[in-house]
Amino acid sequence: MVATDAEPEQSTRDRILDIAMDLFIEQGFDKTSLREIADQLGFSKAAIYYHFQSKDEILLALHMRLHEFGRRAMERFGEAPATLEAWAMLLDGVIDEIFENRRLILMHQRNAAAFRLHHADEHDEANQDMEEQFRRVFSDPAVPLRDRVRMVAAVGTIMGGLVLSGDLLKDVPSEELADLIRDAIGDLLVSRPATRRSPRRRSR
Amino acid sequence: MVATDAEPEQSTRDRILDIAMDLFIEQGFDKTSLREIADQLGFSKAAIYYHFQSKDEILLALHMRLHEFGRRAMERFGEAPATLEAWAMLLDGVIDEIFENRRLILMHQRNAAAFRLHHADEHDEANQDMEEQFRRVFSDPAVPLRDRVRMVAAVGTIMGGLVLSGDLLKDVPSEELADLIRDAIGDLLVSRPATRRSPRRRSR
DNA sequence: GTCTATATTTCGATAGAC
DNA sequence: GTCTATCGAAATATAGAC
Repeated sequence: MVATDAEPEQSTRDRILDIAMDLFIEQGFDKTSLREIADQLGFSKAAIYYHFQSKDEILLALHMRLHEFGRRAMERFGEAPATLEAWAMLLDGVIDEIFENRRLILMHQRNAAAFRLHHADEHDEANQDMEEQFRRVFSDPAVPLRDRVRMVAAVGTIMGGLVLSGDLLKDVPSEELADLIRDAIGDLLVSRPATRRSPRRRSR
Repeated sequence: MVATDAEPEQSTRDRILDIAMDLFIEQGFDKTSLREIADQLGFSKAAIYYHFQSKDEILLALHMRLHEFGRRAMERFGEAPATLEAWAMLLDGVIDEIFENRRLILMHQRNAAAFRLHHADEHDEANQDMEEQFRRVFSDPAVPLRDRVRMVAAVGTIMGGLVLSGDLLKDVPSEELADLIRDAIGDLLVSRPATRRSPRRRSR
């Protein structure tokens, strides 16, 4: 986010993707027409078709960006771990990169429906990306249910923080926010000391 | 969720809304045509227009369902509280109802972009619903940033749990899941005892 | 690589019969 | 309340010139 705007040469293809990402975040994929994208680029709608075969291919390219990000972030860990300690370590390691790619992830989350339809076509080798690995651990019966809930809670905490930083806390520096989130995740994943709080009430 | 299927008489209007909700969850609002909705109902597209003036009105009616749910859930608390303790109590009180309205909330979250466009037209009295109250607390500078992050984390924990229960853990009873989530939220919002963990590493 | 048409399709919405 | 038939708008995509 320290974007020096002296990017040496940004390809037209990348400019299209950047603008599309912004519009997809704000309006959603379906409500964003190619005309809008073209207008912001300063040229006509038909020109986009020189760089992409279809509107869907733009979405796919953005998905590849996330996939690539996930691949980089996960390559240090062979598999998504099944213990709370290792999970804490994993998230702690990737949270900075997650914040750096905030808008990409936000876009992906806000257009989950649109992406879902495309996943049907390409679940061939997509099972080595981050999301799929997470899914596998979350649904693994060998992992205690309590632990899985904690892992999901930690991910939900990060996602909540991302949304917060995007919509309401645009002025708060990412590092400060990331540290607070790290702290919260610690409370979720690191077992409490012997001291027990009052036993939880059973609902109903 | 103990739905005895002896619903006395479900109005056609409600049947439309139920089917629309399902389709909006799976495909998204924009990718769901009125024809699809009509097909599942067993009659033609034009018939829908007897019950709703437009497709948008269907979305609006679903939004009203959520709004009504939020109103019921929040009426015990005047305002969304700004302290962690009160926040914990609030969430603890509404989490069961949240799980009972799981699909409605999921639908709302997955089509946030579509709903956003309609909020522009009707933010007249919409500031007394749950979402708006939450937003206000999250962006209130008077509340310590750490606390706001914790509150968001707690909400993110619930949302994560909802997605989990919908996609991966359809067999796990809601009550069990809700209790585990309650527990996790407790760890997020209730201050730890004097024991301190190792000081957090400062990233970068 | 980008342009100006234009083709094609999909879908929301309406008209009017039953 | 539901039907068939059709309109009109919008948006994706293509053709072909420059």
